[in-house]
Parts: sequence; C-alpha cells; structure tokens
Amino acid sequence: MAEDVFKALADPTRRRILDELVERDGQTLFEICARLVTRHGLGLSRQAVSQHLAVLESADLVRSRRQGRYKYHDLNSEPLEHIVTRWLRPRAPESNP
Amino acid sequence: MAEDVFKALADPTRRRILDELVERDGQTLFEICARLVTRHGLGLSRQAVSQHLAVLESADLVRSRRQGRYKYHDLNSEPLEHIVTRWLRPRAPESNP
DNA sequence: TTGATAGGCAAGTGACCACTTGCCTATGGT
DNA sequence: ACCATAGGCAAGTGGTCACTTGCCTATCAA
Repeated sequence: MAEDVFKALADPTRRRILDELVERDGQTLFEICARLVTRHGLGLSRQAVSQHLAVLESADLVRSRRQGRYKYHDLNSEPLEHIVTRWLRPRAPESNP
Repeated sequence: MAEDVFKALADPTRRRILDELVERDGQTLFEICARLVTRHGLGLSRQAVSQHLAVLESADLVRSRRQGRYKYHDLNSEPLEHIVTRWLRPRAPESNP
C-alpha cells in the first residue's frame, strides 16, 4: 500500500537504513546498527532499529530472509518506482534566453 | 530540503491536497476546503487546511501568490522529481519463461 | 551443557503533530 | 460607512510515534 510507503519514508532514520541497504544488501540487524553509528553518528538501541525495520518491511521496502540465527535484510525499491508520479506533470524544457 | 518534502508527504490529507492541485492550479484556501469535502469526504476546518498548506509551502511543493483578498495556490512538482532516485537500482527486465 | 551471540515481545515514556477554537486583519461590494 | 468574504495568529488538546528498558527464545561453538 502506498500509504505505508509514505509513512515508512517519513522518518529520517529509516531513510538512512535504506541508504545502507541500497549500498549493500543482506545486512543483519547488528550490522545495520553498527553502520548507523559509525557512518551516520546515530546511536540507537537495537530495538529501535528492529522496529524501524519492521515498519520498512510492512511497507515492502525491505525483505528479510532467515538463515540459522541470522536474519538478512534486502532493499526492495519497487514500491518507490511510481509512488510520486501521480503529481508529476510535463515540465517545459528549458529554453535558454 | 528533501527532509521537508518527506515530512510534507507523510500526511494523507496533504497528499489529497496535492491531488487537487495537480488537477487544477490556482485554487484558494476555501476552494480546497470545499473540494476536500465534496470529493474526498474530508470535513476539516479551514485552519487545518491552512496549516497543511503552510507545510506544503515550506517544502516548496506548493507556491502561493496573493492577489487582492485572494491567495492562489499552485503545485510545484519539481522537488518530487529526484526525491526517490537515491534508492532506485536497475531492475532486470522481465524475461518471460 | 554451558555460555555467547542474534533476535523477538511487550509495556512505559516523552515529544511531536494534526486539529480545533476563538479572536483579529484586510480586501471588496453595496 | 457598513457588512460579508478571504485569510492569519495563537493557545490548547488528544493521539500517534520513536525510543527505551527488561525479559525471553533460538542458534551455534567450546
């Protein structure tokens, strides 16, 4: 649902998580936590990140696969493709004066 | 700022307002109120809509021009153009099996 | 089996946000 | 001048949301 996608994108931390996943798929919860700290200076609890991932999953922006005691997270950019096109209109090409 | 754009898009009512403006530019506050009621069944106070418009304006998704006692609102879709591309990756074209 | 690692569940808290209400300003018509 | 219309300002309220804390389960290694 597009509704959930907009909600998911509303939070800055969740957008950072997407930034991390678009760069490297298949990260675990702990990896994401670590990278949020080292690369963005975000010191969040593990639960916080876990809850963010749940929101992203319910918007189908993140898919997860369990493997042993690890859970790998992958970005799914498909819901983003046309989420914004409903407000786009043809822009006049710039004519240099 | 992209930050403000995501915040602006987070609210369903604001997205409806954009829906109205993409269909017809130059609407006044009262017009938008009326159309939200008649076309979407949203019964909001005038102030609520006014505040939503302020948020949309601060995200530069809506531009307004004053003329006499009227204030006309126009959609500006430009901030939406590339807001989402940072998470898009090349998708493999579907090969029919 | 014991301990360490990866993750989940659930309740509590504080802050932000959407919305309302009441009052005020400004422009235009008659 | 009067009144109606279009809009703005500011304080108050309820609900949602991000985040924490504490405890529990599951997998792997020694």
